Amino acid sequence: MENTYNPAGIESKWQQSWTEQNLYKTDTTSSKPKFYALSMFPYPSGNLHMGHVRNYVITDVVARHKRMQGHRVLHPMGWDAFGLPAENAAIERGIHPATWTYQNIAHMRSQLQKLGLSIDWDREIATCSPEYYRWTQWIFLKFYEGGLAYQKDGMVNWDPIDQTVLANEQVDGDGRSWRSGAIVEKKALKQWYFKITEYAEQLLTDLDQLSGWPEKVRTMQANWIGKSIGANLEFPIVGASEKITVFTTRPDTVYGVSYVVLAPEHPLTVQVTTSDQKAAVDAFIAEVKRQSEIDRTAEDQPKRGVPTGAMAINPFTGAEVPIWIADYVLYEYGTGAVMGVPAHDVRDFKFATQYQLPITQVIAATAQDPSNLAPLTAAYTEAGTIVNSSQFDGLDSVTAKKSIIEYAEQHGYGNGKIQYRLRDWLISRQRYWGAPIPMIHCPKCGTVPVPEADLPVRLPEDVEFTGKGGNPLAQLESWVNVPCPSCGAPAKRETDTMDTFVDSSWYFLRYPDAGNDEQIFDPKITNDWMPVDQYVGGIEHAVLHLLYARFFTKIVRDFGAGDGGKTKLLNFDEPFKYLLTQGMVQSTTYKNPQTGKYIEPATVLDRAHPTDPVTGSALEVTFDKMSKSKYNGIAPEEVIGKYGVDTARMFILFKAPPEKDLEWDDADVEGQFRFLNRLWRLVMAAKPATTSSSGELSKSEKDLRRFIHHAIQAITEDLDGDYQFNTAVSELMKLSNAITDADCKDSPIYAEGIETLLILAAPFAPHMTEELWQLTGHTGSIHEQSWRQFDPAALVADEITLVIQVMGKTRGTIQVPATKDSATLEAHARESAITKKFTEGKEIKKVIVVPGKLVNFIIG
RNA sequence: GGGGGUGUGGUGGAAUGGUAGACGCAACAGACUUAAAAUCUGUCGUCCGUAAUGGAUGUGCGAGUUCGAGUCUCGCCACCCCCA
Repeated sequence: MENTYNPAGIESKWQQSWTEQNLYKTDTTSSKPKFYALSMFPYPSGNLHMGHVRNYVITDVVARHKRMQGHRVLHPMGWDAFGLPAENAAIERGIHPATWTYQNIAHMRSQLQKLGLSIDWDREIATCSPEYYRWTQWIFLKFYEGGLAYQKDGMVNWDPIDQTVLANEQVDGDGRSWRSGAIVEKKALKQWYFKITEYAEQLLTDLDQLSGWPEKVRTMQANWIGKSIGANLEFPIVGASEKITVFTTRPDTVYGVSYVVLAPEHPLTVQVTTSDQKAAVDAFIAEVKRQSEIDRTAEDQPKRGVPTGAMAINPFTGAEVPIWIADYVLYEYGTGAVMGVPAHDVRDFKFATQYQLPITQVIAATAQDPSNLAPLTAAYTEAGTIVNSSQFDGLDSVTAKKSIIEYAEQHGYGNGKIQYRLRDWLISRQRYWGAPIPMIHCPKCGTVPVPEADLPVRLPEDVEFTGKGGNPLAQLESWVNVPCPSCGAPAKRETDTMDTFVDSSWYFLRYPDAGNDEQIFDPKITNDWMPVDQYVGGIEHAVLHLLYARFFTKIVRDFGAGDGGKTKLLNFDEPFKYLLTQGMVQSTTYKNPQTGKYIEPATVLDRAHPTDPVTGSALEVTFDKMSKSKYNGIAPEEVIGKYGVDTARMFILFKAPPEKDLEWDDADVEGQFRFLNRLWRLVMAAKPATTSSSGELSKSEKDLRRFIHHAIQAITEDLDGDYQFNTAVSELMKLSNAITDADCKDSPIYAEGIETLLILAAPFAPHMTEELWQLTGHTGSIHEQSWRQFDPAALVADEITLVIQVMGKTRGTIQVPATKDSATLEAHARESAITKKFTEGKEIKKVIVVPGKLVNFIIG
């Protein structure tokens, strides 16, 4: 008999036993309701970190709870295994990316297995295996067939460190690469794109279906898609046949246009520039090229521009206005040209003030004579009444917007237009370790898709990684040169590989039927399990992965299943029903504010007054995301080695609500370990009941039973609703405390308490509860037990605590027999000494009774 | 500038409009021990009184709604995130 809690022995024993029993193999035969629990799969960097642990433990608790509640649960794991670090390892250490990746996978898998996760490992996938990327390529071909994959020349984001292009979503707010952190450059290149813009409207409107997603993530996606409703208006150029098309969301301000601006890159720029402005325009274009997009459009930056010397005509007024070029207009957005309305746009106002361009107000806060308007000191961007606008004067600006678009359409000045901020997704990468794009370039036939039967296009293995001279695939003649599948003439393979975000955009569709080598998946099986009932991952994917995955789901839904489109592959619109974005794991970070250097915690002697061990100056203490460069990482192995994984799981779940950042604190981990030890002793000290359960329960038994059933109710609600694991763990503690203090240790109710406590704790601390389950004489795994139901009758107390308030102020409490009858409660309250003390000599004007809770006396 | 979020003890955090601070951590006091650890018991927002089962005050600030506001409404302030 074990007398002390020894996590190490228990944990490895049960992990092995569960594997042997196939306890977590997915139930594919029963008719139970399904539940698909999914964590965002990891990149196999080589080491598990605390962020992973938090992510997978959350999903595991959900999966375990659902299983006990009688669901068949799909809880798989896999590897987002293509990507640059593998290739960098090859360059730096001469190890092949595949070898490096599979070694990391093996190591991380063994680390994951120590977390006691209820994962079905039979469904493990790795995106870098040909069995998987064959289907990534298959999807690409379907995209191509459907006109959703195409090549185009354009100005693209170039990461100078990773030596590859990036999609817009992969460049952060500071203009840096999401991966390397390098400042992204602009380059003109021919690249492959997916036409995500075709689905912009669906991606936007279907956000409404996602009531199980955090509001924040939905807002971020809506902002990213960036729908704006406005118009394209055409401004003829004086002395030329071309017109400048501007996109505007404010057609109601068209009578206030005082200039038109072209993006410096706009093809018309060169054409319209007059000879005496040519030098200035050329110089300006060269300068703008050196600026990042962020610098160009940030509102606090000065707006700069030069006139082209040409004039355009405002079709509404017939007035001639100058054509400028300016840095704040981007060729990639809208039509690459805007109309300048300084009176009603903040940036235009600044620009016009700077270059002394006229400012004409055409919207006023209230209807008034335009001659009375005071000169504007800032742009007026609100809605209002139209002035100075010919026949539209007097309209409110919202109505005017519609009227002006109608007028433009009738007179051929332009048309209403919906514009999205979302750009097409650039998916080609000039790197080796990714899924090859299955296309062949033939001098005669052009770009030809690889026939489906020839998939996968395997990555060649005999490749040299020098880190110089671009994509190593392009240099491998034996691989590049192939006969054209269409005409047989010598042709060349596409050497770009796909963005790794392509691989991860559909993996969740593969798990339900992971071993299928005939089809991407059997639609019957995938449609049965999908959508994912609970998806858990980091907020950093709010736009990136989650937007791409939604896009893929819609496209795959719209593919036929190979029978000419009769059968749809998917029968749902959205892949992830509920989304939980877990917070970061942070830990204490020491920084010397003078030198800006991070200090290793091990070298900080006095944690209360930390000082730099070298300079002796006081250190700045913060909580930051764990990272190597900040020396603040906590290795999961260390914690597990010291306390066991059950303690780590409980701590992570208890310390903070799942969506908030979690501050790692060793003392709190200790506290959690102490709780598990208390729990162990409590269960081990329990003896079989010696009294019988027949007859009336004693007060102590009733109280304990109420506590037990309250805990069942509270924990079930915490796990079924908004995932409040922290309060669920605290309920476990309360129940444990209540049992410890209970005065009926030989009663069957006490035994019920111990058993319920173990069942309720099982999803959280699976190893310890399993061990105790066996030690207390049960057979079968605790994880196959049914989740407990609470008995509403047990929650009813004989006596309740009634709060006495006078004038809304709490004055005390009394114990009264439980009743819902207001008159009885009021009578009890009136009799109490508390009430008498505070109402003495005053008239009670009104009494408010909240049955079961309180009585409030209003006195005069 | 627009949108979203957050603000509660020394600290992490709890509170269907109904006793604010559950449950932990830290701290302090005590028991046990030769001693320490572990364990157990107690105290723990602030101020006043300290005989209390006492009083006042208290959830960023200011108003409002309500019998009653951490919670709802309005206006500020600070910080964070996203978009410009």
